Amino acid sequence: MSTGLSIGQVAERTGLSVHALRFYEREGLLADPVRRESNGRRVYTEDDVEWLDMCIKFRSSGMPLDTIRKYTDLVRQGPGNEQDRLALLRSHQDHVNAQIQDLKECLNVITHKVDIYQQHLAAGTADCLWVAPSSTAENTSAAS
Amino acid sequence: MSTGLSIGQVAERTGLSVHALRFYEREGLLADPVRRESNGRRVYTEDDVEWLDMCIKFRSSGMPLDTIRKYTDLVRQGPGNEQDRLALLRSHQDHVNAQIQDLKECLNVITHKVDIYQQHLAAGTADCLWVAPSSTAENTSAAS
DNA sequence: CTAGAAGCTAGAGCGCTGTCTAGGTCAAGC
DNA sequence: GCTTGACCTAGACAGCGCTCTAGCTTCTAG
Repeated sequence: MSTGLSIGQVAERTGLSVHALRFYEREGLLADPVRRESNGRRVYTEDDVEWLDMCIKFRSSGMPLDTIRKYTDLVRQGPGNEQDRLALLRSHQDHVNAQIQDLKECLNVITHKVDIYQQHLAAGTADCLWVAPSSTAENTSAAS
Repeated sequence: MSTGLSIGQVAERTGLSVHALRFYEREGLLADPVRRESNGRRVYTEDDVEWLDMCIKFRSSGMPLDTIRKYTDLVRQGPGNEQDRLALLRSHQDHVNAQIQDLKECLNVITHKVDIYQQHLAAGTADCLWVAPSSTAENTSAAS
């Protein structure tokens, strides 16, 4: 907790590259600018790592860096804007839910295609998947 | 079915821009190159639209254009490579499943934060969300 | 006949998110 | 002293997926 971490160590823990870490800092995603040793090297705390982990979750769920920066700014400003933070979080929550729905729909389509290929391959009738060379679409649906 | 569609009509139906449609064609994502009128204008079939809809599903579930092109190539080659197509589809299926899992995990984190903000806002104790100005991380977890 | 809408090609440009390079500092170990 | 490796900054470059522009043709309506 008290040791202080080098950029390399943080890279290892978070999975971000040292490049990305410096980039994120430049982009203002780190609630406060990282402390430095006398020689200018960055010293991260465990809190920084936690914050970065959260940023990674945000990113990997599709939040643009810009929005993460906005959130960071709110937090940096301190107490008083909790409504704004909540609004931002909820809007992202909606966004993620929508993404999941979307993906599930895509998954259905894909799974349907997979099933059809499997059936036809098992039955040895794979070539029936094609109507004619001139037809561009595979006829995945029975009643096309 | 027999009418033939202009690029504008296809854009409207698929939601892709005319730019994107031409781009997709250049990139080889259209099982066969679109037919042309005598004046050089593209004429799309309903099959093309179906195929594009599938591409859109692929894309929106994170399949890179490169992979869509590979799949398209396989289909274009005709019967005989169904195993390859199936492998590609299954690999993407896995990928989508993983994405969904990932998003759900992110959603948990976000939902947790939302809940905490809501609780504290309701209780009027929002300022307790901060330990000290020097601490960068919000203490979202009770036992930090 | 003319204007406007829609289409065409080739290719430049863009937004986003990093990644990498050049050129340099600093500390430890041989 | 010298090498090695981790770190520093500023800024160029890259990959992806479009999007837009320039400059032109062609069709349709008035």
